[in-house]
Amino acid sequence: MEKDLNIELVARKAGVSTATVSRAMNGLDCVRPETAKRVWEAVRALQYYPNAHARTLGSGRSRTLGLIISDICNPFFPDLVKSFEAVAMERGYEALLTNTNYDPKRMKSCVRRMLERRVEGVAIMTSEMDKEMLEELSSRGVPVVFLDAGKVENRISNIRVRYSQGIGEALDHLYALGHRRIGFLSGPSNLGSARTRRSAFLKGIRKHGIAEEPELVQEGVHRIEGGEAATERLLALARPPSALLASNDLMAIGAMRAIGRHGLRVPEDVSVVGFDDIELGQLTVPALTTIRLSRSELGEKAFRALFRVLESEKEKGAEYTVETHLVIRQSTGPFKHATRRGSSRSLLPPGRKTLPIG
Amino acid sequence: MEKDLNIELVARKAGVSTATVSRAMNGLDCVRPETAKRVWEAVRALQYYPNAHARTLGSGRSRTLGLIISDICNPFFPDLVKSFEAVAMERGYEALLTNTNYDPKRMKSCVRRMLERRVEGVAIMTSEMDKEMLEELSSRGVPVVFLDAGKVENRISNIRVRYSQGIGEALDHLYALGHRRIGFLSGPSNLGSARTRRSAFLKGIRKHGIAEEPELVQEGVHRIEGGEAATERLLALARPPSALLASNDLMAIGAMRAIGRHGLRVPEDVSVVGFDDIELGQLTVPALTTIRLSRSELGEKAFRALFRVLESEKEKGAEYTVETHLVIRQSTGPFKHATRRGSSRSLLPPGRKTLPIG
DNA sequence: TTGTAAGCGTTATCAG
DNA sequence: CTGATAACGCTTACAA
Repeated sequence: MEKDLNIELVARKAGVSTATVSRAMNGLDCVRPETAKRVWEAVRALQYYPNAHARTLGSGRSRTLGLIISDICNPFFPDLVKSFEAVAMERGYEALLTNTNYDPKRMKSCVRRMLERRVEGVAIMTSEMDKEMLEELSSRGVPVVFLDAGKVENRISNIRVRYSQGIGEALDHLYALGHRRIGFLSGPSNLGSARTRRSAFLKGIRKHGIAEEPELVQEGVHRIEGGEAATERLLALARPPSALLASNDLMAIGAMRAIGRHGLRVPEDVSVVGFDDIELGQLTVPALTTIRLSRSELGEKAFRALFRVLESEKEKGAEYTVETHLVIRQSTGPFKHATRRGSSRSLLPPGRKTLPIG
Repeated sequence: MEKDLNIELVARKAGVSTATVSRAMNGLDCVRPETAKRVWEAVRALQYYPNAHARTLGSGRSRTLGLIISDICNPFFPDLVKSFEAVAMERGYEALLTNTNYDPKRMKSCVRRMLERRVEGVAIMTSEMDKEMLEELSSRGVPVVFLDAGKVENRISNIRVRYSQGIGEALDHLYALGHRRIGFLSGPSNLGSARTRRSAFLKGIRKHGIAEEPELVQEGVHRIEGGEAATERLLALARPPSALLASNDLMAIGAMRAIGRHGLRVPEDVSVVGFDDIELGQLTVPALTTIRLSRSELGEKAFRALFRVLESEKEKGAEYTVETHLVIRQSTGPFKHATRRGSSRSLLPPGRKTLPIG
């Protein structure tokens, strides 16, 4: 970096002091309009862009917020990132994005980079987070907002996703359709959000007076393969479920695959409900009935949580909630008493073993 | 930001000067190992994280590279971003990511932010780019790398995607299957990459001695809807094509939808080839035959292009190329002479109007 | 309303 | 090998 075009040159050109240039550019109203105009002319003429690092150093404010996610390639995150950045930019903040890649080691490096860049707040939208990291942040007074991570403290906010709401709606829906044996494709139980979804499911079926049968809950990774494997186990039961709810949409899609492979049809033989409402769910055939969790709302609220603590000093953390709602599409249908297995096999196009399911 | 925990405190604790702390932390070998150890102990004890902004200011190097994309929600980009960041981090660089949202105004703001943060290079992976912006960058000596944007200059590199390669392979494939009337779903002609793909297509069919028929090229936006609309037009022709190639995968998926809506089947009645090889293409039914363009390779090469100019001073820009290759899946099949229309309608499940296509 | 000058936390030069 | 100290480019009291 050759020597910067700096504020002093601009000041010289405008015939004022550097302080005045700074004030004019920051829109302080204690600058005579005429003077300000001269400054801006000089700025334009020289194509001057203030050095953000010097600015941060001088002012003590980085005007940057950190956003930690697991993996930008996970379809859950792009929307969240986009909305977080959009709202941040609106308020004059930059977003510093980092990925943990689901790796605790990298989480550590993410936090380090945030600290080095003196972010004014951090949104941690991933599940993996150890106490130690949190301590590093909050001991420095950096506001933090979590996704579904328990307690609100001094400068620690939390966004609580109301899983039980959407899951309740889904169970009501299935119940109304006549389903009584409902399976659950659980995410990995070492994942907080997966555990929460599962308990919401269990609570829900209890509410409907359905007895809890452990074998109807099968665990798998939050991916298509995970859903396939878990569904295979469900279908192998003596009395397989007539409907199932998945911990996320990818698992639900995997379920549809497995069901199709067994010569069964969705929703005629088995109903499937997903969770998250990723775009992909609208493209499957049949389109996936799912529980929507708005990622853009998540991003906005994460920003708002940080912003609130930032602007009004002395502000404690707060709890925000994001609702979830059932979106009914084509993957759920009425329960049929008829024997299911093979009932519709004859409808499958010849030579195609699996049912088309997107 | 209350007063930072700074290098001086560390120096004091370690009983050395600030210069020594700096040297130790930067791994300069002119520090006695024993001294370095004392420094690191102090660093650990205090949980010291150097201020990146001060560092940048002091050293004149931001160790940051800009990455400008259109929209992180476009499935084309996450992989590219991820690989760019990964390689950058490996080499000790940070990535500053910004989205243009396909909006020239925002592109301007993206460049401004890059300049303010004194990035050492910028990868511009979007099509929209006006001369003026480019000038702002290169007049400051900032290396730039473009995606498919013509000429290589002083510090301007370019990544050239060999569209014609994959498209040629696709046409060979279709030709070998017996197809002679091949339609093309073109992207918007104001988009450079779309134009390039189209001319590669035209060149390809000429090579096979197929006459160019303008009506077989239909334009649409690079989305599912665009593909649907363009395909409708193709199917409405007196002699519709028996195969078609799309400018990107989303359009190809749209094509499959439109084809299904007409009671036709893929690939029995019409073969479809996509472009890009986004993950979604593997999930459609039938799985999409497509031309793979490796986004992670794009990201890596973009970084490499910048890095090369950066490290070896005096380095001019260079041209890099990324190949594209046909990936054969299930959406292409042999040409059938039989009348196509309605031939398979009876196989459609009752009550389902469109063929399941993912 | 404007100017002067003391920070901000590093790095880098130059002696020692 | 290590220590002073002058940059780096901006902001912000404090004065005027």
